Amino acid sequence: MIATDGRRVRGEASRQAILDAAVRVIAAGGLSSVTHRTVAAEAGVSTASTTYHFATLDDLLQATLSSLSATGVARLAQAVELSESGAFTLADAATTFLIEELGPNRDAFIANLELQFASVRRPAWSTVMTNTYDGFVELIEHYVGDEHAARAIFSAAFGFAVHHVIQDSHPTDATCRRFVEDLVAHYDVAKPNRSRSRRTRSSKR
Amino acid sequence: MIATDGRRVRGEASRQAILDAAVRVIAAGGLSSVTHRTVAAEAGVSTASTTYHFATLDDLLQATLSSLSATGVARLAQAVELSESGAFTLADAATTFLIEELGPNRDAFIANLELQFASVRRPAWSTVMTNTYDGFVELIEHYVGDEHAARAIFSAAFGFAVHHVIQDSHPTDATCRRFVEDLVAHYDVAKPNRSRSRRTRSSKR
DNA sequence: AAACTATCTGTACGAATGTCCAGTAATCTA
DNA sequence: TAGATTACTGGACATTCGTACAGATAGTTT
Repeated sequence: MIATDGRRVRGEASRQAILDAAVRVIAAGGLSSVTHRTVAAEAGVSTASTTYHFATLDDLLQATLSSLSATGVARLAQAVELSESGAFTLADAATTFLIEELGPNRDAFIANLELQFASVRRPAWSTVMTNTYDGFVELIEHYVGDEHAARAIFSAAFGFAVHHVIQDSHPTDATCRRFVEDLVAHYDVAKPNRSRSRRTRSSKR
Repeated sequence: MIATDGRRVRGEASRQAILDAAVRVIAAGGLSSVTHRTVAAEAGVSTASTTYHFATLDDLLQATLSSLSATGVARLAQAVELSESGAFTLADAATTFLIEELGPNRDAFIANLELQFASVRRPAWSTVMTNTYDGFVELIEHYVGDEHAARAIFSAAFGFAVHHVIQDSHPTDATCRRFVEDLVAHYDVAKPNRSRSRRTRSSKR
């Protein structure tokens, strides 16, 4: 059994510890402060350990991006589940998400953004990006029923978060809620079909 | 006269050449590829020349951010002038701006975004950020007449642009226009007062 | 127990980096 | 013309970086 090999499970644990440490390093000092040595020190492992688990520094960063995206999708799935149980509007989901990203989860959000920007120049990373993005859009589409509107809502909310990060602004919960409600109210009214039909996702931009 | 000193004007010219080269370097390889040597090579000057004009690398980056912000504000002022002559709606201005930023000006826009992100960890740069941001919001406010709506519109349009950059997506002009028109139509309807009253800018978030 | 394998580490090396400094050349001032 | 000022340059130095590699350690298999 591979899964119960004591060496492998410990190896996987330290691998994850390195990734978590990378997030902390990015959040603290930016992408440029990520080196094998800084991450190893933060994770409490030897320098060579990082090169063992991740052959090159780019591999380490890509794995960090994947890890962050995975947790993001997990939180997304949780939100979906809550919505399925009813009594949970799009505004609720988006508001709580924004409050989290700009509050307790802000450090990880910033690290995520820096990695996403780095992916602009690394085509190999693009698959991770589009997957998580499609996940978010599909959730919103589940509420709104229109792909175009879903994309617009996501862009706007994303811009709200990015903008407040860049401006080092910490909006209140009420500010977040007001922004989301204004935004959603518009597209909610404009939605052509509220029922969840089998969507034919267009591949055009 | 200081202004007509031949040495100084040439010095200022090469200083600007270095800043322009820095933008090109960032656009080509990202912030991490900015070194005294790469910028000097791109600008066609000696390595020591960059350290002469900018004592430290951080100074060079900050000056680059200021330079990019200045040109952005200049284009903003131009748009305002066009609007004053009438027959130029907010949707027109925002659409052309987005098309430019995501098209011919995309490289500089990406460089600008990377620098803006870098400012998150550099408090000394924040003044540049808030100044340009306030400029944009004031322009939108000129059309919409409501500060809150202006902020929301800016956030949404900004998110649209950032998102397409991260996704390496090149939206068509029609896509940009449709997004802007949907966005503006909402807040345009909701505007409480179209006339340009003397605004009392609130300092709250 | 013995052979094997996966994880981990100390150490090292060439390359690249930020920054300094002693000069040189061009221009201005008096 | 003589001196002062400004822009610019080649070269150097200490530091940090990515990465490789031989060996040590510990868990698994036979």
